[in-house]
Amino acid sequence: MKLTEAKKQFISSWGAFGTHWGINKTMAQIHALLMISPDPVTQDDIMDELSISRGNVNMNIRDLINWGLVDRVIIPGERKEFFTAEKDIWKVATQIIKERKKRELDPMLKLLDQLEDVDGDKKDKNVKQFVDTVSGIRKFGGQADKMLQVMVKADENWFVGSLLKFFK
Amino acid sequence: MKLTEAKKQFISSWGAFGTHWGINKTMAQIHALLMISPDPVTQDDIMDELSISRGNVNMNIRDLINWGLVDRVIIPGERKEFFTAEKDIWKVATQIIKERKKRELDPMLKLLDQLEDVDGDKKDKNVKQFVDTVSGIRKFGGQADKMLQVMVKADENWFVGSLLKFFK
DNA sequence: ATTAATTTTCAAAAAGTTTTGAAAATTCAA
DNA sequence: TTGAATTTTCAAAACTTTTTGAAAATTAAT
Repeated sequence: MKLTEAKKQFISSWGAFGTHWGINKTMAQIHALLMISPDPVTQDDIMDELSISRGNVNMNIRDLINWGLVDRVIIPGERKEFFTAEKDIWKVATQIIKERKKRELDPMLKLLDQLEDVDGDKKDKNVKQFVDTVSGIRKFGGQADKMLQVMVKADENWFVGSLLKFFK
Repeated sequence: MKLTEAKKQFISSWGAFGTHWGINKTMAQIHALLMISPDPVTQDDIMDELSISRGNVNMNIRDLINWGLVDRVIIPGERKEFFTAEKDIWKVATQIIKERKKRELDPMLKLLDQLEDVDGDKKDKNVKQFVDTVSGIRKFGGQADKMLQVMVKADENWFVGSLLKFFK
């Protein structure tokens, strides 16, 4: 397969993959394009490659920067701004995990904490099931939270690597 | 907080949480309702509790069954069908992981495999960056894949439990 | 077999999300 | 400063997804 075709396929499926996980398709596509671009690119480059509007590029680049996945790059002598993405996939993954944990997991765990001390008689089976379910999720979430913290802190892949050898 | 209010909050935030992960809000809400319901419920119960249409309940229940998260229950002497959800959160999580792996991760890894043997000179920096990025993602995905398989196979939580004690 | 209860389907409507593009704001070179 | 290049904003349009609800299909009791 030719590079042009392979790039197209990669960008398109990274976009589709993203949408399955609640990520805007264009945002994922821009991310894909930047990850396979050896050098920093401009907003116009992205507009051309993906055939999308300037506003769309601008907003999604902003989001990618907020997610910590893309950086603005100043190239001396160039008028335009350039953009580049982290290419080490381990770093990309830990960054995404860190952000999603902060944005979604942490607030959910906080809420579950509050919901757990609902009023009412624990002998009422409705109250009992509610408390059991909520506390089960909270405990599980707390464990996941700790595990993710460990993964995110580990600079290298040795942890998962050794784990997998052990269990292969 | 009263149970009625706590239930409302739980259902509503489980729905919102779901949408952030590409899950239909109503599907997540029905799942939430079933997880906190001590006894099996009917489609009409769900319509009333969530104020949604019969069609909506029916389609989303079907999806939940396909995801392996909800079961149809026949109650002797009852005309209507009843539904119930798995309440052990560890089982719920492994089931979700299993399905998402099958639906999303596996096909993506298959595609990356193909894309990796793109034509062209590896000394061309565009080809090189493409191959490096794709193979990096493929390797990482393969590792994640193996790790998830291990988690899903473990019937009990001893694995993660002991891991966390080790790292606490 | 008939019929009433229940479930399923799916086209159309509603709701939600994303994208566009032109105007406003900003930046930088002369 | 001035003005051309570039970036940002955001209301409206396009697109996508979800929901409704009534008709069709199915089920089970008589």
